[in-house]
Amino acid sequence: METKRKAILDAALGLISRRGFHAAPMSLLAREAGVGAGTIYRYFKSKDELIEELYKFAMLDLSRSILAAYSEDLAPKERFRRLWLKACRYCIENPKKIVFLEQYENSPYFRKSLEEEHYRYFQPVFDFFEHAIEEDIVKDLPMEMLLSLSWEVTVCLAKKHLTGKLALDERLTEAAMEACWDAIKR
Amino acid sequence: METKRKAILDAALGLISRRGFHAAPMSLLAREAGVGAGTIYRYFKSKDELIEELYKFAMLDLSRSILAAYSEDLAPKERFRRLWLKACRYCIENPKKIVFLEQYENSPYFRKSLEEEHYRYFQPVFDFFEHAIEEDIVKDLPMEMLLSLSWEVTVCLAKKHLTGKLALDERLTEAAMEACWDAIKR
Amino acid sequence: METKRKAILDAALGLISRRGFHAAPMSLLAREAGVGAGTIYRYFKSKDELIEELYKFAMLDLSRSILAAYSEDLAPKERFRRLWLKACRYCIENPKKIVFLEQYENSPYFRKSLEEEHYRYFQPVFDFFEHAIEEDIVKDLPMEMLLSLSWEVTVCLAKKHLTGKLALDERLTEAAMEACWDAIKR
Amino acid sequence: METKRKAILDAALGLISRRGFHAAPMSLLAREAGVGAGTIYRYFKSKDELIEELYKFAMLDLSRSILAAYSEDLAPKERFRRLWLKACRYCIENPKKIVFLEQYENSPYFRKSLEEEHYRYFQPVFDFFEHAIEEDIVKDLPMEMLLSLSWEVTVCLAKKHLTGKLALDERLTEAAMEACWDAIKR
DNA sequence: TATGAATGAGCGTTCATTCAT
DNA sequence: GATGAATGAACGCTCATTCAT
Repeated sequence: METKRKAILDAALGLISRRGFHAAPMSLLAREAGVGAGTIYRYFKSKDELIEELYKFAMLDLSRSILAAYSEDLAPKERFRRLWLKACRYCIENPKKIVFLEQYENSPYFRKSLEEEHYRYFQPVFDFFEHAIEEDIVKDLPMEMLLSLSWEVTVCLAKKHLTGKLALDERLTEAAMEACWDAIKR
Repeated sequence: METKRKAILDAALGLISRRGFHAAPMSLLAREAGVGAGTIYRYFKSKDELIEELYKFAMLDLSRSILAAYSEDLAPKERFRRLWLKACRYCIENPKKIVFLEQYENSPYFRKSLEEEHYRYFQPVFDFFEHAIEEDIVKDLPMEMLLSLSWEVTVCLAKKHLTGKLALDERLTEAAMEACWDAIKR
Repeated sequence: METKRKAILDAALGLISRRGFHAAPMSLLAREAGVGAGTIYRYFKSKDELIEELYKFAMLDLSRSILAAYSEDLAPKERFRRLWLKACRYCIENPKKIVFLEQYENSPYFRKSLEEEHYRYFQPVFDFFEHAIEEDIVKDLPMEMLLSLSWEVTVCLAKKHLTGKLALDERLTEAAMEACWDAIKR
Repeated sequence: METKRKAILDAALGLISRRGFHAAPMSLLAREAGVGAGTIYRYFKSKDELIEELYKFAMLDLSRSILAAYSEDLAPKERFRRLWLKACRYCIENPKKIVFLEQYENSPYFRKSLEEEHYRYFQPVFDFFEHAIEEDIVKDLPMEMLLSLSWEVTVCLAKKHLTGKLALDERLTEAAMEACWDAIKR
């Protein structure tokens, strides 16, 4: 049954985001997941693989949430607005996943190849930027730079919201989105 | 002698940025620093404290470099420009420190209180934003948001430059700075 | 059904002789035998008992092969010759069993009492030595010593043949038998 | 200091010969050696390496003891006699080493290459057999076969003596040596 | 003051065995 | 009867920290 695999991933997500990789031993993970220590190894070859699977799972969930109900029929600005707001809301509503992803990407577990592999999930976002550049709506800057100016700002803001450094109400969220748009728009 | 303390901090910076916290045992650190394992404990109470000291050291170095030769006499845009470019150059020229800082801030070693304590190093930057808001030159947004829209973008871009995802030449750096200015300017 | 029991014993023999006790986990044994892990425990109380049964099985098979077609009607020397050559051929044709037996007898699984119990399978061999001593054909030495001088030499030679340290062709095999006979004959 | 390394090797020899590889965990070994668990790893990279070192140590000790005071000036038969008796005495006086060697050579730890490497310790024995063959004193049989007919018989007999299956007094030991000589002599 | 050998708690992982299906 | 998922004790090994020198 896959419920156990799910329970392990869930417990790992909670544990790692709460205490960090350092303080997330397999024995504790087993206890929190409600399984025996050995059981984890029926579903994952090693701790490394478990964490990699968690990364894949989180990335897939993130991309799906952001792109759900995404439509190419709207005006460019509105498309950007909706993507940005969804991303922002996702970060705020899924703090454990975001904390995990940030930890992971700055840890020795991180394999660049894996990141690239998961880029394709976000293809519609890349397409948006490319078309918008062609139509002279967005500045002609490298894709990675546009992403930093919009997506990574979202993550930073959401993290600050979650730690209480910033109170992202609706008005402020909208203002942040506008600022990002100002950054990239022609 | 303080040369030993410095040697330990330097070795720790190199080791951790290269291999991550996980793979930076005290014994190896001692060898790379050219001291005995026990000697480290004459200068630092524990590994945690050593890392905390390294954080303080890196933060101080970062703030000093960015604010060196900073003058309040220039026009606001030009002040922003110089701060931004200095920050960007610092990141690129001090990859070990930046990698360490990012790792640290996403690790269980991180204590929020410590971050706040070091904020004061950057007081002139805060002052700049505050005055620019008052003078209607910069959007009236929370300080933390303005920081995300400018400083954190710098770090992201520099990291991408260092991993080869983005080639930050002079023209592109200037363009990135302009985009950040567009994001925050009124 | 006894076919399952046989399948388990066969798989155990192959696995242990190939990889040693250390690297012969029950889970792998179950897979190689084509049965479920729990099934093994219907036929054997524990791993120890399984290995003990394997020992009994190998010893019985060994004695039967050596004593097949053994006749007391031949001259003493010829009786010795045939026993010795059969033993030698058995070792070479059943390397897995011999490797297992040697491993077993030098392992913590080995119980001396079990060995003694199986000695009776070889009663005709003991009888041969006893009569030959009485008839002044063979030296009056303890039975165990005569066994070492003949049987254990066979095993050593066969093992060396199997590992390539010695090429036992027909001529050499005969010469070895003669040497053993020289050792024990009066 | 090398006293700790020696203590570990001694404890390992005792433990393994008494209980077998299976039942010789590093934790128990540490306790018996009177050191901390981690200390073992200052002297040996792994359990495997420790066991390999023990093998080297035992082989060296064995060869030295057998060849001590060995002289090429005596008559061939007498040289054989002295080597054989020394070997036999060594086995009986060093049961732990012999039990360990036998276990090791029938275990997955055993590396053939290592055995060959240690063959050179016994060069004088090989030389003896070679010259004796040339001088028509010993049968012209492969070296490995002559070794089986003499050395391995010694080990078997000594093991039987130690387990009580055989009481090797002086007269019987001499008789066994004579039997081995009969086996190989022309 | 400086050392590094020694420590042992705690880690990731394996595997003989059990038991619900 | 047969299964194989689940278990958890026990393993080999690491490493932050101590302390005799």
